[in-house]
Amino acid sequence: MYPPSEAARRSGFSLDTLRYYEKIGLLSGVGRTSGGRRVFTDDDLSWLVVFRCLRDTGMPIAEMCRYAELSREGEHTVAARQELLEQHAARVEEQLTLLQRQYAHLREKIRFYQGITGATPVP
Amino acid sequence: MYPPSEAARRSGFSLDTLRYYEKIGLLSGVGRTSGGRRVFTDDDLSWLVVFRCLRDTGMPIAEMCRYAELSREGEHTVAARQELLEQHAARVEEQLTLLQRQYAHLREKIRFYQGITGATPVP
DNA sequence: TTTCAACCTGGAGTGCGCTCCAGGTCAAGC
DNA sequence: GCTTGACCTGGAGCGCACTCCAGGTTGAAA
Repeated sequence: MYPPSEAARRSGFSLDTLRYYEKIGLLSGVGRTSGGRRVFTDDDLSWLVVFRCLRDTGMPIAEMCRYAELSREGEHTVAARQELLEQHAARVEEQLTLLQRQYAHLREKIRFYQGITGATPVP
Repeated sequence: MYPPSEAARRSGFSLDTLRYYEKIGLLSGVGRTSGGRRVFTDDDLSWLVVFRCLRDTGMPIAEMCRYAELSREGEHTVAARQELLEQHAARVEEQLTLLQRQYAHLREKIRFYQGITGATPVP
């Protein structure tokens, strides 16, 4: 049972983002106090961990919504969820490969500058 | 000497993006035919390769502009350029680490689903 | 000579993912 | 009881990086 500030701190999402995620239906069933304030459970927090993983790997929000919705529909969507994650993972793999390649280019370019700047103080 | 379509094909940027890059001053000094059409040189193309590397690694356009501007200023900005690239490379490294970690999480989650779905057809 | 696809310009529009705001409510500590 | 900071809502606004459009021009092939 955590207040919004604590959920934000633990998940790394801002308060506004948490409210936004609830508004668009990504996060649903968040409890409230009698006064109308949000109360986050450990369950909510583990959803946030999942969202963080998906977001960090570049999944669009619309697809996260679809994943969350499938989960809410129950056990019979397990295969669909797995499929969705596998397709995403494949995209992430490509992204990772590209990033590594371009990182190598970048490092190469930096080495080139070092050859100019660094003076290579005579062998 | 390449027409816009060819520059787009080779660089992977759209025609609109090439025009946009020129408009904001990222790409400068692109030649023209007497009729006003763009003519891209090998030099322009190698700039585009650099921009693709920087963009693919998440550098904001404003910073690419700064880099391009430094280059145009001449040899005395070499150290600044190197610095800029090094700082960027450091960020990319972090990004790469995060992406790898989250990718591992994702794969773990998929394995979890496989444990449910896949039935593990008895050892 | 005509055609027509590729190109030009300035400027408006788009999609994403938040982020900010005004104006109000709640509740813990003094 | 009062203060004060955390929280609430609906809705507007923002920053980025393009992308699209209208209306016009160019130039190579048939």
